[in-house]
Amino acid sequence: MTSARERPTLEEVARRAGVSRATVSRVVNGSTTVAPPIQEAVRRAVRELGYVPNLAARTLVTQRTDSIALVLPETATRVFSDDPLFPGIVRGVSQELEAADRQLVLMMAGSAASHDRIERYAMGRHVDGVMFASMHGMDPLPGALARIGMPAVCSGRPLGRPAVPYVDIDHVAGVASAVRHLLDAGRQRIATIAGPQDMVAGIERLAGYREALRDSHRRSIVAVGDFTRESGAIAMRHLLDDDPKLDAVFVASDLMADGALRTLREVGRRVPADVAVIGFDDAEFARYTDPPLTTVRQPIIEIGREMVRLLLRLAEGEPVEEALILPTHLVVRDSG
Amino acid sequence: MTSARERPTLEEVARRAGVSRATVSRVVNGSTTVAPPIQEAVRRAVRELGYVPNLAARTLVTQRTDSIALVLPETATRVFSDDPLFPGIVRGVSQELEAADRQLVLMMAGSAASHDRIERYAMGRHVDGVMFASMHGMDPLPGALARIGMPAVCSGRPLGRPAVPYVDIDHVAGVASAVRHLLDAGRQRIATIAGPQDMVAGIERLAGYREALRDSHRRSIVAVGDFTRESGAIAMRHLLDDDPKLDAVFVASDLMADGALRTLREVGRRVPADVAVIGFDDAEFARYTDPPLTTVRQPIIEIGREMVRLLLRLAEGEPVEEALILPTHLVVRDSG
DNA sequence: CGCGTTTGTGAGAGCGCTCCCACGGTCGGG
DNA sequence: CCCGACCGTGGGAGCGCTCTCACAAACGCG
Repeated sequence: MTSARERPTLEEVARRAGVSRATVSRVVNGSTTVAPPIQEAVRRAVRELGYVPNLAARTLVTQRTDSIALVLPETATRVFSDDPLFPGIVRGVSQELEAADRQLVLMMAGSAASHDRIERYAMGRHVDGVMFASMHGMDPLPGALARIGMPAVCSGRPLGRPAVPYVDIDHVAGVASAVRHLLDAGRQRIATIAGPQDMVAGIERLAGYREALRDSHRRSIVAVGDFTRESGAIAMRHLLDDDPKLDAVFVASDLMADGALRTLREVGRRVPADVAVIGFDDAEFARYTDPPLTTVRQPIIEIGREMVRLLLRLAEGEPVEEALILPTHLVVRDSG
Repeated sequence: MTSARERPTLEEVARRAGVSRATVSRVVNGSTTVAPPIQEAVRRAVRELGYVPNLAARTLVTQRTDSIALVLPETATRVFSDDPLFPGIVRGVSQELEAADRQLVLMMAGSAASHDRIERYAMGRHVDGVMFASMHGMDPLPGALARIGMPAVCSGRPLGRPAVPYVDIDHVAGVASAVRHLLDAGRQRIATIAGPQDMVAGIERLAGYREALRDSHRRSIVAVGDFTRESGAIAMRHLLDDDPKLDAVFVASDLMADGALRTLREVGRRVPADVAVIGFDDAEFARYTDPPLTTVRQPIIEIGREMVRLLLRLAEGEPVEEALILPTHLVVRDSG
């Protein structure tokens, strides 16, 4: 309520409450070793003065910043600018961080320059920890940070032997449920549109498809996209060229599935009558495609939240599991 | 390259370079009053030690944090979880902030509690400025911050008399271009699906529609949605009930336009043969609807960038214009 | 009733940085 | 050739906080 230009300091609160700076600090930081009447007096002074702690000063001595960085590859928002994963992760992360009273510093990793910038920033200990979302390939940054003692976690298992803890979903089981659903519906020729093979999600979902098909002694029919709608549309054409008789396709992302749907419409195949389509992600728009898309839902918000929990525990020095694998489940709509 | 647990301080760099702390500070901060050979020596010491300035210490004395908050209403990512605006704004903001070597602190404004939290955070001067994106109604926060001297800007003209500078697009002109296009194509009965009337974008686009129609002496046919796909689908039904003969509809957002397209398909109207549809935003997915959506493009990335520029100038104490209105343009595809 | 122990509070140092001011050296003008 | 102006550098204070340590007061025990 005070409109004083100058912010009050601990000193002033102390003077007003008639105690020492140390005591005010104790009250502000929730120490219980302060006598109740004094606590009350301090709290009143804080309220009256509109005191807000100076985080910079606190950070200087505690060496903690109470803020956490979330690093996103710029492609996550450029190429996939309507990718549902990005907002979902951010929301989950925000929620959990808010609960823990930490700040979120968002960093886009586009160029090599920004890569460097992030490294310097983290190395400079300007944050207490770093989260990486859906990085491509085997980025050395998470490992490098972990090595210098900066807490780091990833969403999506890092390629290579994981240098940092991560949270991911059970891609293989998710795909298996989709393929099983197709099989149960009596589909004979089940193709797949896979994601990029330099991303774990792309690799694992393809592996899951292969595995599931092998169990049913069927031939695999594969085309590879890059998780964009456009690539899904193109891949669908290739698939149709390869096997005009295919009657189902598991697509590794909803965005690509939407593209596939478009191609199918264009070439006059009915969905699901002629070809069943199942996507992956359960993006918001999946309920609104034509026909509404059957898809494997991944708990994207939860992934964000778990990343934060993992990171916070890591930062506390607690022991953490190396990986946290979240379940998926099939959302059956009309496309397959 | 050093893997020393302890980060080097200015002091150590100074010792290594054989100069004083003050001189190192000057070099690090780019002061030109240091003799070239000394500059070089300092820079070498910085490099060898892997020195990174401690931002907290710097902030403590300079009172600048070099970071900027971006506040997003949680609805922007919940209800509109595939709203193209959110990632777009974030990208634009990130790009510009990176260029200015500032950090982005992202804050979701969901509950009243978080509202309070944001206020305290900003009031505590933990950031140098605050940007608000697509806030609902007449949020008092921007004005409150401005009043206590915290630089603040909005995207989208705030309702009421604007308390802070803002960047927005020319909604009316954008809508006018859409309606004119419809008129030029010979459409007779042009309806609209408006956005929520507690958001400027909703209000202005409806006003633009009314204005454009009035000029052509046509009757307006209005239904109101809330910018979601679902509401667009429902609104389209209402419109069809109100005037079964309508042959065009201007929809205030692409998401709602997508919903409208679905309804039209369901009731058997062909687009654009029977009914032309024009959206607003030019979301990524607009190119992939069936048929591809004609829409009014708004430069969303640019809006983010301009917000940052405006805010930075405000923070420098430079005079800034009260509003920055960016142009839109019609992207003609197949739907209208 | 005096002792040690516990409990609550205050004094003071110091986190790493910037910036003001003082100081020594170099230069130009009278 | 001496003195004032000027430029580059170092010394030192202090930003607002936490935390260790010392200390005073209150307690329980023999």
